[in-house]
Amino acid sequence: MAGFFEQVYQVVRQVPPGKVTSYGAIARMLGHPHAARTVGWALHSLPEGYDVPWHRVINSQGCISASGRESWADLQRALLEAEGVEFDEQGTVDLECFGWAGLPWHEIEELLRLRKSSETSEVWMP
DNA sequence: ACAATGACATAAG
DNA sequence: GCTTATGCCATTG
Repeated sequence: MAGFFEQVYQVVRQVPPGKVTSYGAIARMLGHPHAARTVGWALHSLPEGYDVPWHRVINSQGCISASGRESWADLQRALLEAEGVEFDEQGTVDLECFGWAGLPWHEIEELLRLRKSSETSEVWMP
């Protein structure tokens, strides 16, 4: 059950310290460009016992969303600041600098046990 | 199987 | 820049 969730956790676990990524990016890595909501939900339902750096995952706007859960946003900001990520006055992170470029596709393949390699020319912009 | 939900994404006002 | 509206996907009741 929740196979997608596990994949999400796997990817999030690969996020290096001091970097942040977005739900959409993760969804795209998993091959579901529009499953960002499910990704967010996966982290929301994150079971304790998974050492997943959920605090390194934010929305594409670079800001923390906690829909009513201000505690999370506050904690998340603290954790990220502790890792060297700087926040804007609006609580937004500069994805240009701290945004995780994502794993090289082959790394993702290993994580996901690959499926087909015909994706080819994906965008790994410099 | 259907309806409802959710830490989103994107476009429009 | 911030708020509102619509779409998408997987999980749960």
